[in-house]
Amino acid sequence: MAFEDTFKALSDPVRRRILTLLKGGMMSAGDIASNFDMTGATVSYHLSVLKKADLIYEKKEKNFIYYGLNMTVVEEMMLWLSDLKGDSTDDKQE
Amino acid sequence: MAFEDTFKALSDPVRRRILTLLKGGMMSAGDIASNFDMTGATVSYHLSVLKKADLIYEKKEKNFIYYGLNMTVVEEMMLWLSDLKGDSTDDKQE
DNA sequence: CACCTATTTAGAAATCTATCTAAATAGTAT
DNA sequence: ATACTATTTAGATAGATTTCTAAATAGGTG
Repeated sequence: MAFEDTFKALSDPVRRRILTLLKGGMMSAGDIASNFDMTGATVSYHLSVLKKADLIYEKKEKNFIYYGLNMTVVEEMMLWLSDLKGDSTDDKQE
Repeated sequence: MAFEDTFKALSDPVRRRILTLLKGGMMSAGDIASNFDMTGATVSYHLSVLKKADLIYEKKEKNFIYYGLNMTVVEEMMLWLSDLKGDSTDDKQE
């Protein structure tokens, strides 16, 4: 939802790994969870954090929920870093 | 020190604001602290987190400690995000 | 309908984080 | 040496985060 949330979301290694997994295309919650050594409930929690940060979106189909990467927010993140570096391509933020 | 630490360091708004302040050039711990409504000890804690993440470096002079931005790590961060977007300019990480 | 599968929600415990106050360090200057 | 200034370290605490187990939802299927 906010800039703040995006940075928070990216601060956890599990969540970054989820994003990396999604680079390969949409995946169901279960498929994502099978990549980790933790309960589905925990992975579901991480997915909710990523969703709140708008880093992923979901699409329900049958009784599966598929998740996909949302690039828009990643670009905003890069703009912030770019601005920090001094590339005054775009304006300040936060 | 590690990639992990950098993301963690960036996840706090106070620390991001410190980095933004340092965009304008090096500043002493005291000058940085005067920009916040919190004790010097707390700001010192945040500086230590940024330092551990290699996002800033320090330089002692007289009995002041000056802090400056370290761009190298910011670039690594951008590479990670860039890679997530699919720009396979450089290799994977973590 | 009764059941099975996929996923989330709720509640609790353990760990981590941000903040404060008080004390320690260290360099300057008198 | 004593005192002053700048900053950090230590110890404590309130609040946030991650993880688990158990239960709730919700959509298919026999």
